[in-house]
Amino acid sequence: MRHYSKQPRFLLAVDCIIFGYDGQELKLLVIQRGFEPCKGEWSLIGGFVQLHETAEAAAKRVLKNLTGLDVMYMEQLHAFSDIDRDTEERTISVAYFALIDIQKYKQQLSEDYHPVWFSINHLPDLIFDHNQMVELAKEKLRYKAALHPLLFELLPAKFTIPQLQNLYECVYNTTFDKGNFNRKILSTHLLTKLADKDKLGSKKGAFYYKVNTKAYNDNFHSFLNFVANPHKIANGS
Amino acid sequence: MRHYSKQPRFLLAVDCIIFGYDGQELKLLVIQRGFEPCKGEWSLIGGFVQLHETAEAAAKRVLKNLTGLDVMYMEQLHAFSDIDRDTEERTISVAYFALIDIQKYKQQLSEDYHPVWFSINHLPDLIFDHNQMVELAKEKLRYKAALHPLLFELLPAKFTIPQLQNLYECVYNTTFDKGNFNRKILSTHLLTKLADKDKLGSKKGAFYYKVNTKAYNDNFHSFLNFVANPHKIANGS
DNA sequence: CCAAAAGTGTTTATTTTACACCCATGA
DNA sequence: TCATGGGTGTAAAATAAACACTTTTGG
Repeated sequence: MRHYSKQPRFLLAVDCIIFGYDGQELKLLVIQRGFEPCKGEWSLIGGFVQLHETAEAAAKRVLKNLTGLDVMYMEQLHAFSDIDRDTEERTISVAYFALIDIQKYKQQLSEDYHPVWFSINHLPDLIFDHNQMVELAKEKLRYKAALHPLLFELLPAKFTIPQLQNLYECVYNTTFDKGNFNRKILSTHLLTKLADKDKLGSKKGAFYYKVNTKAYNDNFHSFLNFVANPHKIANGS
Repeated sequence: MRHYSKQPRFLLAVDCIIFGYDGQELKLLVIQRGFEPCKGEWSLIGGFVQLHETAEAAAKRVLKNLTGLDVMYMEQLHAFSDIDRDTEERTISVAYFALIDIQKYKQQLSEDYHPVWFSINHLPDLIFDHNQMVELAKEKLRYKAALHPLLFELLPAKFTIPQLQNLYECVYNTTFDKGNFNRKILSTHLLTKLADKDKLGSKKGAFYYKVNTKAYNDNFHSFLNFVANPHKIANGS
């Protein structure tokens, strides 16, 4: 068994796969990389882990710098350690995926990074293994959102059921019956109906709802099965 | 934006959460640590990542050294990066969880490590954050096995449905109706019935089955929903 | 009034659950 | 022959899916 002192040391980075939803499409936030190698190319938001912080703290720091926002949904995706994944020096990257309310974010635009939202269906080529990270994140988003009430995180505090349905339809690239969707969502008792309506989407108007935070926290980890067979749908098989 | 050269470097380790099943109980493989710090204390199998290998390759190398086996189910669990998780020096650990056929393994015992199988319900205290890793791995095992035909990996090549049921009952700490369990498993068409019976478990004897490898590989990623509500069962809530 | 989207009702199909019952056999 | 676990049958309950229909309102 080898000693600590004889072991190699590695650069440790974090990269963030940041999803947003503009009411029409699922989007991904990317930047033009500001330093060599690959300066100017499209890249996920990332940064190096410092001595005094965990990888998670580093990811939060990076996100905070970018968006000015603290609260958001974030979870670890995967650690990537391919030998040549970074062309400059061997670097291990822990990828995190985050869901943010695109509206809230808009006012807090960071001047340092010049981030851009791309439609998930028309992404530019990204540096290193970032394409692979995004693919894995998309898969995980579909997987988890089929089982847990995750996608609320992408919407503003007030939203309508048809808006939520449209979001689910974007994520799974399919359509749902509105009647059944309605009942399924409301049967979770995770939403509280508000008094006012959104009149932009239709003449009749659709009632706003907000997340019932207590029920949401209590029930997040129970399986909800929003979507019949997300993998089949996602893979088109 | 900081330069590569000014970034800190970290030790990178892997740790393996190895599950087995002896026909009675779910088990975890641990060793007595062979070097300082915490020499002699109970620990997961682990090792340092080398310059020429990915984290996954390091985990496979460690498992191969220990068990002599190549083929087994392994997947990345989580990267652990708490600042004080290793008492000697800051170390990031990528944890992997593995499922192995305890029978196959028995013949290949490594002399170097003196590994011991502990019942998952009577684990000793482990070093560092290894207890936390095991908890997360148990959670993930329950989560995945509820949706994917994962637990076959813990059984020998030939097994009976009642044996499989007992394994599921161990993992979820509950009981299932044998009739319904039978139908549910067979409805997946993932198993091929063999001609011979196991007569040890009962007088009548139960037919052996083997995994239909093609169907297994084709269907692993489709959702199967073996267990009604695994989280509720697992949490007892 | 009417088109268009929100939302409700209702019927049918499918899946899950509970449990009764038959089967094979070693002691 | 009978106790024991393996395996099948079946009816009831719960869930999901399909789709008709009613509501509201801006143009």
